Amino acid sequence: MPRPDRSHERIPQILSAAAKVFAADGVQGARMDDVAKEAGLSKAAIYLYYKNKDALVLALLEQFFAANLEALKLIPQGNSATDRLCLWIDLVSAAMQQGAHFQTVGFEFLAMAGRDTDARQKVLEFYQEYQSAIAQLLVDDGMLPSDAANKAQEIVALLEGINLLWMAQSGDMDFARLAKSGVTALLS
Amino acid sequence: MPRPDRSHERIPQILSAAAKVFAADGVQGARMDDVAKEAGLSKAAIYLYYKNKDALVLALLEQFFAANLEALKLIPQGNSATDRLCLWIDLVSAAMQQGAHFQTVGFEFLAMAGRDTDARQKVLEFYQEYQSAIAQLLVDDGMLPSDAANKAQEIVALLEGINLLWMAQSGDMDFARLAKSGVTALLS
Amino acid sequence: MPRPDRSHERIPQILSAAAKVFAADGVQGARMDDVAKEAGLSKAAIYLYYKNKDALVLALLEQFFAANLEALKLIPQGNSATDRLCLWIDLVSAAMQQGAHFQTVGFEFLAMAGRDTDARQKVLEFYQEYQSAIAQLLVDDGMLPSDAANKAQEIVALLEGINLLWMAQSGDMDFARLAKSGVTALLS
Amino acid sequence: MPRPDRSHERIPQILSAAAKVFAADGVQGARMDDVAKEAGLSKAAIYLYYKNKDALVLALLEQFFAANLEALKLIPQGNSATDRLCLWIDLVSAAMQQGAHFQTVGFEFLAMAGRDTDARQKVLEFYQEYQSAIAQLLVDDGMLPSDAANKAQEIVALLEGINLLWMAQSGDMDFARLAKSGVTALLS
DNA sequence: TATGAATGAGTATTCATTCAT
DNA sequence: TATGAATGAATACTCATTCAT
Repeated sequence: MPRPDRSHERIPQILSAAAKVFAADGVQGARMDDVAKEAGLSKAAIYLYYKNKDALVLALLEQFFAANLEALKLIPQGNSATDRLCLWIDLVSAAMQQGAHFQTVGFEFLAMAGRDTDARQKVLEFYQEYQSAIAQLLVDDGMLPSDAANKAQEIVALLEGINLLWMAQSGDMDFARLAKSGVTALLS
Repeated sequence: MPRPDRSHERIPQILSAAAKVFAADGVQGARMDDVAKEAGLSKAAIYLYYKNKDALVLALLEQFFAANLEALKLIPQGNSATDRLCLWIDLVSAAMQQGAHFQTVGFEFLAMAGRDTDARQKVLEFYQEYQSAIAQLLVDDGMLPSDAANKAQEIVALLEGINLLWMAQSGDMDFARLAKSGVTALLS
Repeated sequence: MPRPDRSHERIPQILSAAAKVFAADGVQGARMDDVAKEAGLSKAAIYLYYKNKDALVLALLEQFFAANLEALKLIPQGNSATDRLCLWIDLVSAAMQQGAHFQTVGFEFLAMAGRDTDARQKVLEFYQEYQSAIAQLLVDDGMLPSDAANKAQEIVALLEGINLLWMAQSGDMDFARLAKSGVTALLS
Repeated sequence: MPRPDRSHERIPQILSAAAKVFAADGVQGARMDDVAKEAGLSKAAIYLYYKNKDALVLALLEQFFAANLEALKLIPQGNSATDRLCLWIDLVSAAMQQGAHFQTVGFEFLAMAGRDTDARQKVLEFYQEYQSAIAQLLVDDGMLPSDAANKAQEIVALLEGINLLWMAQSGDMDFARLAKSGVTALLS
């Protein structure tokens, strides 16, 4: 009498709970107990799906960056690189209004990257893909590949920095406006 | 067991040890024991100077941002705003090569800001002063105050974002070159 | 490591261990570690049932006085008040021979009452019920209620004082004889 | 250049501070730091006069019972034993109104007696002298020595028990009236 | 698959005691 | 005689992890 496989339900349930708890208490400060409670499961149930806390953290970290890379695929078509980026910024900005705590947990992972080689590796890979995507977009618009690489790095830095300021201001800031203005300036 | 040190030397001794340990293990992961060991003191001695771990963390956080604000005062004189910023970037970049772990602990504080209101307040104040200083520099160069405020925010975001990428790449990146190129573009 | 016990058996198991350890080392001197060891549990298990040491102390204190109040219900029927009290003293005296350390922990609670308002409140309530029960017994025998209240207070004081002397002499004293002789004198 | 011997000033200063702190926090809960602060001395200074905390506790315990034995010498002359005891009770009662916390620390010592053989020995000696003094008073009044011993024990128990109730009621009780009434009844 | 109960290995914090001055 | 500074040895409390059911 096989029971239905609930994994595909449980995993997002757990990861979502973990994101919330990690954002609130920090990765190291979060208790498995609280993740379980948030997920509406027993603590032991978490261990059915993740070998230990580290594995859970890693899974969330991967999901976090995977989701961010997914967002890159949403860069829309358009006339100029500037246009396309500005349209994309609007999408990202809208997404940020929701799931603000998903942003917060991102800073947890950056802090982790500062002390954990594996985490740093993941973060690095993410930024490399991020920059490649932006660079490709610039090349599409006629920029020389070597110039595009540099410019892409500036753009990524700018957007990440604005994200940082946005968080510091508890989201009380017009992310999209500043980002579009900055990107436009960088590309002018 | 002689006591060669005077009490007023203990504070920097402890803060410096804390910075190192917090950078290595994270604020929450750091053990008071390790801070003490790094400082060459007994654990109880730490408690003579800081009521508890939170107080120590807060003290370091304040010192961290105070030091960064100090750095703003080093913005040199020069012809144009761009010139002055580029000269300053060189100073900051040189400082970053040293005390790299002092940068790492900064990300700890950003993560803290994500979950702790007091920490976020401190971070916010820091960025406000940071932006004001940059804006002043732009106004000195003839920019309209309202434009300067926006542009300063872009510049701060860019520099913080580059710092972030620099950390992700373990410092293996030409911070100064990218920062100067980006700032120049933003101001062109 | 099998778990033969059910949860509802843990509470008496822990309280009994606590009584022993508190009697031996004092409430403040007792280590949770030792309570756990005495109870045959891990320290963490104690915390599953009591939030902290204070809660455990309070629970034992309440159980202690509750048990003593139970004993009052055993006051037997008889001809005169003196008779009934003497019969009861024999019961109490017999009980004291057992569980001598349960007496010792009582003095811990009295000392606590000297410094802790909550504990003092509990002790006070206990003595009030104690006196009421004795007074009722005197009224049953025809004494005026106002006289009974005073006389009851004297009787309670006498019995508590004898208990004190009994403890000072390590139990090497005829509690019942002295108590009966004293009570008889007070009521003559 | 010999400095004046301050011992005879310091000792009562320290013991008095210790009594206060022990009464407030319990013997085991009291911190040497607090005793020092209360005495207006440095912690290390306490150690000039007492080898360690145990020695300080013992010294206070001895002083406590010595003072109580001193009080026995104040039993005044009078016609009957009852008269003399009643007069003495008034003295004791008056003294209790002052230095109430000195009573509280007494319960600390009783609790100590429950767990420490040395303390119990001291307490026992005290009660024996106490009973002897009362017995002598009864013999003076014509009672047979063997009867006097028993009756003295009852009286001591009664007075100690009333003291206990008095403490439980935070001193809000007419000690003298109850004590005199009880003693009179015991001797009638 | 799911969990209540249990615990080993920590971790922050405290405090009696010491000692150079 | 007196103390500020320091510490070793505790001790209450926590939490990731396990496991019998």
